[in-house]
Amino acid sequence: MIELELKHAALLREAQSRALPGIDTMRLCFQILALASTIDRACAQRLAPHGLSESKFVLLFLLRSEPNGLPPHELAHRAGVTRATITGLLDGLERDGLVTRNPDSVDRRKLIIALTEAGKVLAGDLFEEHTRWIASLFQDLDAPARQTLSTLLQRAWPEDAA
Amino acid sequence: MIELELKHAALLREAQSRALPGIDTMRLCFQILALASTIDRACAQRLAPHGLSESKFVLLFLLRSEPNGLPPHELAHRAGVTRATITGLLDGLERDGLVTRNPDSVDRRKLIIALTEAGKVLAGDLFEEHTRWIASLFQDLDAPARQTLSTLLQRAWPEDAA
DNA sequence: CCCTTATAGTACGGCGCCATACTAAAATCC
DNA sequence: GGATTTTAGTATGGCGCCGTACTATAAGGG
Repeated sequence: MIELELKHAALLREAQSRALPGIDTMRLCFQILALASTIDRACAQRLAPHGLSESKFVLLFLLRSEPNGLPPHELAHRAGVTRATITGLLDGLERDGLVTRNPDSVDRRKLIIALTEAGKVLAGDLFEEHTRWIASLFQDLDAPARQTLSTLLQRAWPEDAA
Repeated sequence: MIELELKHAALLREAQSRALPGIDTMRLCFQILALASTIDRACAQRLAPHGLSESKFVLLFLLRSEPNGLPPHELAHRAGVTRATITGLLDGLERDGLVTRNPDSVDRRKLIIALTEAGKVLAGDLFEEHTRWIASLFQDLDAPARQTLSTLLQRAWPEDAA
């Protein structure tokens, strides 16, 4: 059971006291935000004991299935962050001995990022564990309920809202 | 229509190729995360022209209905961040002339944060606009669909997942 | 072949967030 | 009433993220 965050509850109260329209869509929005940030927090908490953030875990995962490694800009694209952010994440992963930066033999602008042995082990262990955990979320919902929820989420976002 | 983030799509593909159980709950989880971060990004984008982050907006809003102001620790509690974070946000808001830090007349440890005139104007304008925007999200869903979605979200979170 | 443009990685500065640790002041407890 | 504990605000340092700007290299156009 997800509680709305205090700030959102306050916003909702104020809107309600002014009898503004769309109170229930606001509540819905805040419910989704609260659920997502609960998931994010739980995820971060699970990864912290391994010295990883969610982003670092994603990098390990992305590299896990690439024996030849990947250049930073490709990691940035696949992870959904900028190249500048990747630099910092790699600094940490390299410091912790999980990845190596190697020069590319043909394009001297590029680096090839690859997992170290320690990185491979950690990535392998965590993938299993993490996947099981994610799959365990929403286990209270049966298949039809999940299907309904998924469909509603698909329909939820208006095209022009961004 | 919300697309899964690349990183989540990759995770999903990998889980699928291994025929791991719970693929659809994973997809559901990633759908919610994608939707929430889309909302967060859109929100940030709407507030940026006013020189505000989402957190700063919340502070202005919280102070808007408190003519006597609030101390920082109370803002921290209501906004859902630590006192240390509030210090930084107030630094920015004070620099931009939106709030003032005043000493508390009875408890000399405390400060009283209050909106300036400019802060009141901005908070008033933005509250209307922002509320309308949030209420406009999910307008593609009719009332019964919103009700169903809300109920499913309520049921979604297992108690022991954190 | 040079000149321009695009790409790759990074440095730098800024924001938001936290944990930790510090100082001042209040509250509590003998 | 003096010592201890709690509370308030902040400083510091770290992480993750971004935009911007820089250097080196590659690719393309005349």
